[in-house]
Amino acid sequence: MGKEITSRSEDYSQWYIDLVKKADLAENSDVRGCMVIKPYGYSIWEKMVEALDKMFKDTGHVNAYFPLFIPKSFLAKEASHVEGFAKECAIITHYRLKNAEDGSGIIVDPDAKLEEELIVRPTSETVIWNSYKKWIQSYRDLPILINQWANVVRWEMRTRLFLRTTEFLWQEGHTAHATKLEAEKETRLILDVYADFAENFMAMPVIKGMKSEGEKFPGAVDTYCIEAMMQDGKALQAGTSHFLGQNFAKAFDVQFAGKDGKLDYVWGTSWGVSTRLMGALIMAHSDDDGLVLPPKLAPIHVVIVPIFRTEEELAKISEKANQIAGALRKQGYSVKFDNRDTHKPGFKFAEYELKGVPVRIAIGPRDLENGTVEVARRDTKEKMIIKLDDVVAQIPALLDSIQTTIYQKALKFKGEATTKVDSYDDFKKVLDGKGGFVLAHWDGTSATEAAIKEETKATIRCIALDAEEENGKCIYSGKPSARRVVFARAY
RNA sequence: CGGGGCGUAGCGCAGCCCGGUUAGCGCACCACGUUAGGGACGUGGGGGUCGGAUGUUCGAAUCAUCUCGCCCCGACCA
Repeated sequence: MGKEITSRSEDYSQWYIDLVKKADLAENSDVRGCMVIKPYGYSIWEKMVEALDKMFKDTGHVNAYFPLFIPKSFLAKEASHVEGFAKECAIITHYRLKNAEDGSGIIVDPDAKLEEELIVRPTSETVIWNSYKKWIQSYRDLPILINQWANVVRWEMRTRLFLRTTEFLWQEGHTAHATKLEAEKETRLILDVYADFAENFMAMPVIKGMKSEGEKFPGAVDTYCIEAMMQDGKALQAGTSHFLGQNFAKAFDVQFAGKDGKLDYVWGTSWGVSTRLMGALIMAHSDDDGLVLPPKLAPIHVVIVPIFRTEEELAKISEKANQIAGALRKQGYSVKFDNRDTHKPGFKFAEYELKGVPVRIAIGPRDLENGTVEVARRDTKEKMIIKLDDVVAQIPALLDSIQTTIYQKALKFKGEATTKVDSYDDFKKVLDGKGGFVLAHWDGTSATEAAIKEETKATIRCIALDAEEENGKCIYSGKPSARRVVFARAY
């Protein structure tokens, strides 16, 4: 067969790419750095979108849509923003093609040059704040709490399926507020939403924290993030929430009249998560048999595999299978009855394990005789014989248990992959050994951060919000530090 | 843009150094039969301008020159 995936220990990157392809999630496009998300992969993304969208709406946000194209002049208005994105923009310079006069094919019509180039959005702060300027006059117009689901383009040098692609899907929230405090609360509220989603839907524990000066979003005052730990000991930034201060309001001249009649600049936030979460989900839980999906994000909760030789047997099994499927669907579960006669049961078992379906029910002649079914859970590979009449009643608790077990396993792993160190030697030793999060003292300077990055490839993932006050010495410079920060090598 | 590598069937590859019938293998695909509680087996079959161009030669997947494309490492990566 060609379905075996590389063992995880050999080369994690290769294993990850193999798995993405074998589980039918996505593939490289012929377009440079771009990705085709296949139906199964997209169905998982849809589950994420559905859950996140509800969480945003439950916290007072609404969806809208802004243009794909950003005039070059917009992007230039916020100095650090343009500096941060300038090197990775796709730029539209012309709007027409024509036949080459020498008959060599289609060429760009030089007469169709745009007066002002358009940038394919790498993020939408500028185009959105340009609208907000028109929408906001008074404190009565605030707050504005908008989210958009969109695609963006960042022309990165190197790409990797889901983790970093030239074009990717995401949501970006952009809010405007009358007070600094309110904007700061919004930033933190969204951070909590992201952490909640990561932990309760993705079953992936995260560290909530703040980015250092060197790692923050271009144009932000503060960048908060959630950082997750992958099974190879590398960290992955899974979501960011930015407090923009009045930077974009000033850049786009967005002022409002307060209750006292005085003009002030609006306070802003922006925040986003992307299809990179798919990569996180895969690398957080999968094993050598394939994906392990938490039930809350699984497109198929339960697959029923019949074991039969003859049409008659299949007919009898189908009757039972359809009863089970019908009853479960009535409760809102997604059930697939795979009655294909073109593949053998063993093939199907392996296929659904590869795809991470949480629960498999097998029904064969033996079960018909005994009035039982075989139930197998994907996370632990445990198999149980359950009475046919009880199975429907037991599935909800089983799915809950799988969700919890996957989370607990990841939490345990994150704990084991987190190490406190007090010397630079130990720091390097841990990074080169098991990797993971390394908690160490840092003097707070960008120079030290850059030097450590240069020497070890480890970056400050964040300053954890729950970091305890603890006097210590910077592992690099020996200067005093008030708390440990989270270092790791990262994707 | 530096360093390395690769373009041969849908996918993964061998063949190339040392030129020689009809270009091969695994997987996948199609047909038939036997199978079916953990990725079946047998037999038969279909599928290729060997990335492209030019050259050398009686003869090029193989040698030379040019060219196009892709991958990996580095630089880059809110």
